Amino acid sequence: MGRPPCCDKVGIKKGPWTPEEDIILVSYIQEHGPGNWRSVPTNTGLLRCSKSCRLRWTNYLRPGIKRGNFTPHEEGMIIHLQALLGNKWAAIASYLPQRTDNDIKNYWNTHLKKKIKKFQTALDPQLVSNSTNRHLVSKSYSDKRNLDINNHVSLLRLNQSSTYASSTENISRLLEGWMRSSPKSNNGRKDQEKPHQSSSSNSNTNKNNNSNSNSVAAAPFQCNQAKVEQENNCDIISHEELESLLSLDNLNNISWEKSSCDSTLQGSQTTPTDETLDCTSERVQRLENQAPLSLLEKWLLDDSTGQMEEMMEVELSPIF
DNA sequence: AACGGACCCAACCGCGCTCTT
DNA sequence: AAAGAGCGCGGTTGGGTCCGT
Repeated sequence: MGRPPCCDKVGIKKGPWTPEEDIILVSYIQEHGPGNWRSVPTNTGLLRCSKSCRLRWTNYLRPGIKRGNFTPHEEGMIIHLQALLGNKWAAIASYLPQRTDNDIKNYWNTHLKKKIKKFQTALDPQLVSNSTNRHLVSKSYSDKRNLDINNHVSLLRLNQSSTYASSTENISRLLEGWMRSSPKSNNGRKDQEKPHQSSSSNSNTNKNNNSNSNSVAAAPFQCNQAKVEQENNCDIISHEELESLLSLDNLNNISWEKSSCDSTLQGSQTTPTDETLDCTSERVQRLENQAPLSLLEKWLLDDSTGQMEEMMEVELSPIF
């Protein structure tokens, strides 16, 4: 309401975060917990606006987030959820607890959008010229499904809350990683950040901290400290129930994978990231057995042009 | 080796919602 | 009830990296 953007203030630094700044921010959050972002720059001496601190934390520093290397399963989920929910990245991210909305958004814009377009082109050039078709179809599908889905969203989110808890242990490891790594600025570039990535994604023993560690649908995941501490054991609803909730007729195309749900529900004592990466082909196979994949998903999973001719002969899935 | 375009993603921007005063 | 503050979300951009020529 007429107030200047906080980042316009004189002396506020912009641009890539340095490792030193990251350490300051993480140390502060480790001590005080995420939230009250307004006071973070003041209390830490960081020359960053509160918003920038929050984004840095939620999109990069927050423990338990997985970055890069989207699995075919995740791709499929994003595609389905995007068709269902539109560009509600925060909502979509709430179904992929290890992913941030920003990450998903970027992945959609840089990879999936292109893939889908390519797919549409391959299927029917005329369809592409009338690009609204897909949206109309998607929307009707979306409208039809939304009612059912919304009824279950709150339950699901309760289950996923554990993954959102931050971890002091993770933060410590993160700090260790930085301390060990060269002080040479990595400026967050992708090639250099891989060590960080693995250190954060591999350490999923979430046990502390409140709630809005993630801007992504923070509210649904909010839970208090006591609750978080119980989460390693919490099974608000069983996996079977969870899966049955998700197998609403056509929605079962969103092949919620038990193992990934498990890692979420169990407070992630395993390293789902590695598992995810290692077992991709096996998972794809399982997914195909588990639930019928949409044509597009199949194409994305196979990602081999050799399959195209074969698929061109198959009828369109209900979604597209 | 040098150049330039394409690609990718972290970070920024602006809007809108909610909560507080 | 109105105004201000704080925060979250979605869209966009800037700049580093990759890759082909």
